[in-house]
Amino acid sequence: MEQQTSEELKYVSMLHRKTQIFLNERTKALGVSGAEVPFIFIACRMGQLPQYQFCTMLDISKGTVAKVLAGLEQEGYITRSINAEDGRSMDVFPTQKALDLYPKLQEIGCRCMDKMTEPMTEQEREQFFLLLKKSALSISRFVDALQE
Amino acid sequence: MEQQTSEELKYVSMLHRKTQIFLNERTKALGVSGAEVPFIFIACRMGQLPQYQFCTMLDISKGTVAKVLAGLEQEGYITRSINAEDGRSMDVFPTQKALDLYPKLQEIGCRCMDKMTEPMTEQEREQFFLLLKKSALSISRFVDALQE
DNA sequence: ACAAAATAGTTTCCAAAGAAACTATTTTTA
DNA sequence: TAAAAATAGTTTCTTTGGAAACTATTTTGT
Repeated sequence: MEQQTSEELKYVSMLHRKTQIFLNERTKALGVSGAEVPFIFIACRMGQLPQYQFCTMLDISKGTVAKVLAGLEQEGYITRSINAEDGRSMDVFPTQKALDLYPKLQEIGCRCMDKMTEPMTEQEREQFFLLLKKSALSISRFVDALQE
Repeated sequence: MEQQTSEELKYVSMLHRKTQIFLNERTKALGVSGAEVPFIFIACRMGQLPQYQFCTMLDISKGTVAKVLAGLEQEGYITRSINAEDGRSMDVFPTQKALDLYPKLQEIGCRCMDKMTEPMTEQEREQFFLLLKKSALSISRFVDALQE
């Protein structure tokens, strides 16, 4: 019975899908999608940053970043302007609408993590966050290295 | 600086996306997509099972299950037949083509998990799998309970 | 026994995200 | 300094997966 099953991959997918459903359900009423939330977080926390920074901070492709930010600009959560020193680069700024929403979205994010870690002890929770980050960075570095 | 950031959600998404890229790159050469892999695993392990069991075992919607299994049938990895006792239910069987592929896909799955857990000690690895499962089941139960 | 409810699958529509090809700027280098 | 390479963004196409509406079969409750 000790075959290698890699059953854990199922839980990686499950955790992600259910988390997205949780976030979507709660943020929909506020007018944003779950996918937009991390972008609003970064815009609000940074105040001003070039668009390509979203790619590195979230480890998301520039195509996806372009699409999400175009949507957020359309909906009035951010503004963008061409950088003065580099004509290729777009600077991104949060609007007041985004800044007003920010604490509510943070609250939703925390509630999501609470539900994820509900059956854990405080120590397990700390350990889980550590290992989650470790695993994500490890597989990410490996995959990114292949594509060069 | 001790604000609640729910930054861990970023790593949940990252782990999932990079894992999918890893699997897709390796299974593409074998003729299947990363999304099909868990379905082939279950079909091969079970030998015969009703279609709705894929929904419960993978915690994936019946619409998605119907589409993936239709694709796998098309590509010759499974066969399906209406259950003798219940005319609504479809029984799913793996083909020899799937059974031949199975060990290779298992190997790829294991390599993926190896990369994920590469910087971990053996003890951390065990702990990670435990907590990953715990978190996925916890958020899943909560989300599913809401939708009733 | 038959109408209502539940169950199994399918299909359509939509959101999230990567890949690749493209444009437009900068930076390097020969 | 002009051509080549690198960088920043956009657009198009594709894959993955859920939601909801739909069909077709049981199962239940009266």
